[in-house]
Amino acid sequence: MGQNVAVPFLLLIEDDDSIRTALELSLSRQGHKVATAATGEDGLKLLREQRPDLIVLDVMLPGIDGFEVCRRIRRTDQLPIILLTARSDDIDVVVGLESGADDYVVKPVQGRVLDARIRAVLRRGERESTDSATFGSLVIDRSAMTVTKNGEDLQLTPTELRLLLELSRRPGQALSRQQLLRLVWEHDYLGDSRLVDACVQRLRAKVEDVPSSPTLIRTVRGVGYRLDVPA
Amino acid sequence: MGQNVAVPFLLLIEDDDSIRTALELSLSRQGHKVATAATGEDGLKLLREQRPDLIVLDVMLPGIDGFEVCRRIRRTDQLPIILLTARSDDIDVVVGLESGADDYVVKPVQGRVLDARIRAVLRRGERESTDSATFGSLVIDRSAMTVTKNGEDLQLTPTELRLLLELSRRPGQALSRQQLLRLVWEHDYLGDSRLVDACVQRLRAKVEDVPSSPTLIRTVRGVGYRLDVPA
DNA sequence: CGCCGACTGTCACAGACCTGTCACAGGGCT
DNA sequence: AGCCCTGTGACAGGTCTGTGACAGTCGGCG
Repeated sequence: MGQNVAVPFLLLIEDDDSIRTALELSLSRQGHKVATAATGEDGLKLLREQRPDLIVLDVMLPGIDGFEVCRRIRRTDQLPIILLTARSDDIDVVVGLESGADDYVVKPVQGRVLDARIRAVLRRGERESTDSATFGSLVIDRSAMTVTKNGEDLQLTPTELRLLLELSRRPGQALSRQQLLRLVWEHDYLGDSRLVDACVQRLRAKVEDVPSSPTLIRTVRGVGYRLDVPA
Repeated sequence: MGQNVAVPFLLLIEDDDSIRTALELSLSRQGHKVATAATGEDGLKLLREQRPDLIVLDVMLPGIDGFEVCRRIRRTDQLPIILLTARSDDIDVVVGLESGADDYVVKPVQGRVLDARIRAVLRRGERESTDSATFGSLVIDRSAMTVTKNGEDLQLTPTELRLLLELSRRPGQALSRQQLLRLVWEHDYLGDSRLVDACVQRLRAKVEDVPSSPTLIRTVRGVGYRLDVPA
């Protein structure tokens, strides 16, 4: 998947000609290499041929829509995806992140803002690829799939580990129960259940110094949970 | 932040030849790339073709005036706009900001001053793109779903947070109780209730330095409330 | 093949916290 | 002054989360 070079190589999938051209121009000027596609099908083909570093993906596409494209990419690929979504519907935001996107940007968007988001996502990717992340006394080794606290190995169950990994992919970002269900369990839940809470609970018991007053996995009332980076 | 971002690309729309040439020269020397247009029509055309990062726009233009250009741009685009206005007329200022401009500068202006304003606006844009907004000592992080005052975490309840988020999405704009009810509570009330007031009051208690004389969440008599950006 | 242990999802429940409502007081506007 | 609007405190009902128990499932191992 793309090289680790200075110039990011992007794939832009957007059906509206004027927006696509405009963004392509703007992003090129910001120093990116850009390939474009007007449909989801073309986009997926280009993806396989060109191996971009990142995909910018419109949600409203003729044929297979952005969410579906997103899911298909995620079945085989790990590369970062930024969704473009129309203003009004905040619901899309949630669905977007649930479908596996790394970030979303609301249209209309100025090239500079999009550029900033792209760089943020790529930076995050680089941090992750260093294979280990540290949160206070907690160290997550992604390649060894181990978690240590104060140097001691923690015995996490598979689900607990997946949950912690997903949280740690987005440090400091609040994730709703819905999002976590999609990311960790791949369910399409509608009703709520205590499932996420229970698992968070078990994870806290192993991860936190004082499970009853957690400092790493914080509760975000009315939303869900968030993994904090201690100052 | 990412200082390796490309050179800002500006579009200057100004009918007076001498001023236009002077500013173009000065801005180029400050390290910007500049395109120029002498009329609103030309400016809009250039905008579509070249996708600048920011527009500097004279208010007094032959044909369609600056305000109108501003509004037209805003219908399709989010990019930052700085207005150039001849008089220090406060009315112009208000109209200008209402028409969607991000800043205004009074002529005659020195290139150095304009440059500073341009950089400030661009910085603001990048900061917003990181999903955090600042109002005085208050910082709202939309992705972490946290609010801090003077660096300290505030414990907002879900409803208070939603209310603050909606207000902060429209800084400086008065929102009626009806609007807030729809945005935050999602019901369609007809009769009035003290519901919004009560929540605003609780929010003020946590957010304001002196809750009894609020400086951030201002009351708009007979209408509703407004979140102000301190000067 | 069957036993066993570990892991996982579900449930019920208690308690903390939040929320909408009301009544009333005080202040601004005409 | 009088009216209308907003600020404020109390309160009861409701919502959300934490927690422990329990049963089903799965895989390993004898």
